[in-house]
Parts: sequence; C-alpha cells; structure tokens
Amino acid sequence: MTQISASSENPAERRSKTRIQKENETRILLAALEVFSENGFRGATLDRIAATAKMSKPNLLYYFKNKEEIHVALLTDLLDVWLAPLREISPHGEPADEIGSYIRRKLESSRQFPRESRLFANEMLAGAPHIGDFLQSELKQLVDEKAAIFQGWIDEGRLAPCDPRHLLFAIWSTTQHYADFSVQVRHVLGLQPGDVSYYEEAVSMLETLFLGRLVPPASTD
Amino acid sequence: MTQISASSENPAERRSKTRIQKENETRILLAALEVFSENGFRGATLDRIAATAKMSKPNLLYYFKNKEEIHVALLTDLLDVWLAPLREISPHGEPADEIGSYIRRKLESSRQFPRESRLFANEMLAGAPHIGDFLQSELKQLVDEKAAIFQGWIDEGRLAPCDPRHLLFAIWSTTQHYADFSVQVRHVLGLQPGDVSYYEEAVSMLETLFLGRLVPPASTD
DNA sequence: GTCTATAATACGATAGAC
DNA sequence: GTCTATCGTATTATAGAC
Repeated sequence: MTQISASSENPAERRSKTRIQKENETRILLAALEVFSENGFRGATLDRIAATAKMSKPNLLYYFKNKEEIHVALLTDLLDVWLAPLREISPHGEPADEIGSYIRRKLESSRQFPRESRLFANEMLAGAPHIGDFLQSELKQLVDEKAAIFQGWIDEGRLAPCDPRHLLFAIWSTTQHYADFSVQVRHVLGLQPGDVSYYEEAVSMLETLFLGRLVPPASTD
Repeated sequence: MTQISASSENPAERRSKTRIQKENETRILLAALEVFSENGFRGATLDRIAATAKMSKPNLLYYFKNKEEIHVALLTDLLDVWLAPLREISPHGEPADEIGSYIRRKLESSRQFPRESRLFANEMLAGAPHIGDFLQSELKQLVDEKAAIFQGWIDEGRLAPCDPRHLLFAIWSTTQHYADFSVQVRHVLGLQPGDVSYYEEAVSMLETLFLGRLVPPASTD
C-alpha cells in the first residue's frame, strides 16, 4: 500500500504544465474529492469520478495513471490543510485564547472543507491504509509537541489536570463531527440539505464546553 | 433506496428457524459487519464477506437474497442499540449524574461495539442513504424529547445556557470518536493494534470536559 | 443446505485512431 | 488531448446438480 506523508512532494517530478493541464487536473481532483469523500476508496469508481468531472474515463486516466494516484494526490493535499490549525497553537498565549482560537480554526476548516474532512474520515474507518505512516510519525510528533504545551499549562494550574492528547481528540471529534455527520445534524435540527447555518450554534456550544462550565457547582441552599 | 426504521421488524415474516439457520445467519452477519464497517456499503464485496464467514458465496446468498438485505439487517439491529443509551436519560436525576452516566454508557457502547459504530459512521459519510428516514423521524423525535429535559435544567439554572441538541452532538462525537477513529487514537498514543486501554483515560477526560471545568477562571493576583 | 458452474454486469485500465 | 473500442478481471447474482 502506497504510504503518504505531509511533505512527500518531489518538485523535480513537476514539469511545467499548460493551462489546460492544470484545469483538467483540478476538475478531476474536485470530482474525485466528491466521490471518494462519499464512498471511500473502495466504494468510489472511476466511472463516477469521470462522470462528475464531465470527462471520459480514458481521458481522466491520461492525467492520472490509475485510481490510487488520484486518491494519493487528494490525501497529500489534505494533510497540510489538516495540520495547519494545530501548528498555530502557541505556548505563549493564554490557555483560553489558544484553545478557543484553535477550536474556531478547526470549526472553520470543517465548514470550509467538509468533503476533505469526510475523505479523511473514510480513510480512518478503512484503517488508514494510506496514511498510517503519517499518523505514526508526523501527526504523533506534532501532537506530542502541542501536548507538552498543554502539560505546561496544567503544571502551572492554568488548565485542569487531564490527558492533553485526549483533549485534542475531543476538539477534533466535536469540530469534525459537523462535517462528517452533517446529514445527521441537519436531519435532527430539521434543516434543508444545503443548510449549514448550524455552525453559529456550534461555535457557541463548543466555547461553553471547552472554555466555560457546563454544569454549575451544586447550589448549597 | 430501502429505508429502515428502528422498529421495522415484521414478526409475521419470521418463520421458525433451525439451529443451523440461526448459526449461519449469525456467522454471515458477523462477517458482514466486519467488512461493511471497514469499507462501507459500496466498498464491501460479497466475496470478502463470504470469505470472512468461511462460507461459499452462493451459500451466503441462500440466507440473504442480496447484498443490500444483509446491510439492512445489520442497520436494523444497530438502531435499537444506538438509541438505548439516550432513552435512559431521565428528567428526574441531577444534570451531572444524568449527563455523566449517559457519557459512560456511550463510551461503553463505543468500546463494546466499535464495528457497529463504524458501520453507522460509514452510513453517515455516504449521506445516510438507508437510514435518512430514521434520522428525520425516530431519532429527531427522541432528541427533541431529551433536549426538552436539558432545556428544563437550563431554565432552572442547573445547566449552562446552550443548545441542548448541540450538547448531544458533542457527546456523540467525542464518545464515538474512540471507535470510529481508533486507528488514529492508537497511532497518536503509540499503542499496539488491538490495544483499547485508552478508554480509561477517555472517561476521565470527558468527565472533566462535560462535568468539570477545563480552563479555571483567570487568577486576579 | 451446500456445492460447482456460469450468466450478466461493473469496473480498472489500455490500444489505437484522430 | 480526447475519443471509441475493448480487454481482463471483479463482482453480483442465479441455475442446477448433489
């Protein structure tokens, strides 16, 4: 299985491309994102990707030599986007500010790139066959680094004692949920298919959860 | 697309089954759960299900008339399991107790039925083609009912002002994350493939998050 | 109930004309 | 660069023997 890392781009392979090449590759990747994010790698078909891209199947395979190469291209692009919000967490800010703005960045990323989020989710559910190496190396390293920042705040009493890595899991899951399970969110809230107005409420909810206090101390009347 | 509800079982159709029938159906459903939960409906193949069940493909199709019928059987079984923890929330308990035990039930469900959780997640990512009706009717109704309980607590000042339905989303996402993204959790924590020891830490994290206070009030030195 | 054989279609990928 | 035609395999499902 071809494994991908966030910085596996080889500039030497990149020959100068014509305008039409760039346009077609973009069309294909956009269509493939649509199909892969909905059905996963195995569930996606070149027929559907080609149809979505309004392109013949052989023409599509003129730009990417096979199905896996398209998938790899999408995942590679994704990984940088994925790590960006986490990288920005700084040890120098206030815990509430840093965590708050991280949550807002992740929610914004979820709102702006729901298909990318579902592509990632599909890869996870399948057991991460393509990005297992990335998770074990680059992601783990970045998480360890940021977890150390959180641990510092805990030691200083500026953050409640908790496992920092699980705090990150909680932030990831709650924010990505709005992209990955958007169908359920919309159905439960009674919204129309395209409606993503729930993101306003999501910000509010997650700020209360992570920065405020959900259950007040029992009153001692 | 065949739609499913949580109570769509028709007892009249259920003829008495021999022991071997029950055993084989169970074997098939167990194998199918394994395959569907990993690759989704479209990504799953009867070949893999049959191989996993150690059964020939035609024999498998002797028990279920096609691929979709197996999938429907799994989802139908799933939905009751899925709603059970939510149904138990009572308006008469303390908010902290009710929410706390709901989180523990959901985490336990995630730990005990990770493949069922991933089956559900795959269905969500695909746009809920089979259980859209369930989400809009039964789930929405139950959520509205339980959200009203939360709202009552909010009105009484026993719960912070928030959208109760988004509070449920937060509980669902954080708890299911440990099943759906278990590969990532294990890789980031540096655990072995089968290791699910992180559930101990998860309980602790989520209790701090939902019942405690993550970021203490700024000290006014 | 289980099997082998196979029909019928879906799918990934290539050949070769233009 | 794009197309039609097509090959080989995978996949769903059925027929019919045992």
